[in-house]
Amino acid sequence: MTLPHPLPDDLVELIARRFRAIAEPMRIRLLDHLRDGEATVGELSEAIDASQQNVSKHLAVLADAGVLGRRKDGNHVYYRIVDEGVLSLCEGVCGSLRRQLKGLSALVDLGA
Amino acid sequence: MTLPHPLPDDLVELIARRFRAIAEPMRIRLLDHLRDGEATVGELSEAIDASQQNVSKHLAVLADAGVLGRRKDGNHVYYRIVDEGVLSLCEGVCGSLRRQLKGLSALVDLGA
DNA sequence: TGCGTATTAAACAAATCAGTTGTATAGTTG
DNA sequence: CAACTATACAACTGATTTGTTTAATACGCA
Repeated sequence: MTLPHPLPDDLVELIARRFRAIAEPMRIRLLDHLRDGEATVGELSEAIDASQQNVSKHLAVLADAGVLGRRKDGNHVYYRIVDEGVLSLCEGVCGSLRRQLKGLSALVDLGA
Repeated sequence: MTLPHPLPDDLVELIARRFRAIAEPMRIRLLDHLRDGEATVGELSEAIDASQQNVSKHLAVLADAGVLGRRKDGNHVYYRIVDEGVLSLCEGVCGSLRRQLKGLSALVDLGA
């Protein structure tokens, strides 16, 4: 209950924007890979089989949102997770999904 | 670290879908109002100054995602939060936003 | 019972708007 | 010059929100 109530309109917009930054399959896959530590655009591009330009753009979105940080080393740019909170968010979502599916399977079992 | 790694493609899609269900200003405002307890479509419609039809649709999106539950009482339908996890998600996002803004203001202070 | 009213949901269309992707190119660094 | 990354532009798609209309259900009252 650390949230203001009611939520001011501007804050509502910020929250929605942050959620939207994460609500994209390729970006979630990128975040998943970055759990192992920092990586370059090329490495990520090859890992998830997407074009260099596209990966670069998605990384920029996450960096603009403050989720990722950049580090330049020679020719390469290393991206890393700086807001560990996103991982908690994903875990929270997965937890909800699990509880939900467990409830559904319980219903199916009842019918057996 | 209760997450599988790497994330299967289907799970990635489910996660993205869940985030997208929340990533909408009006739906966040609805969730904010429902923190006070269950409410009818009409009450919510008046509270956030939106049409009955539109509110009904947004509530359906959240209910389909498993975030909200419905209870019918006579003419009215009461919606309530059944997945308390969403509130944690919003709090997590707000925490990130706070940390971020604090960092930025610190930068500004350095220049003073 | 029958009619009118209130509440909610669904169907349909429309528009809009955002967001993703591809192609080509520029900028940097070794 | 070669390798790596970012940007500009276009295009397209596709998703999503909203409005309008209508259906469905339940209540009250005669």
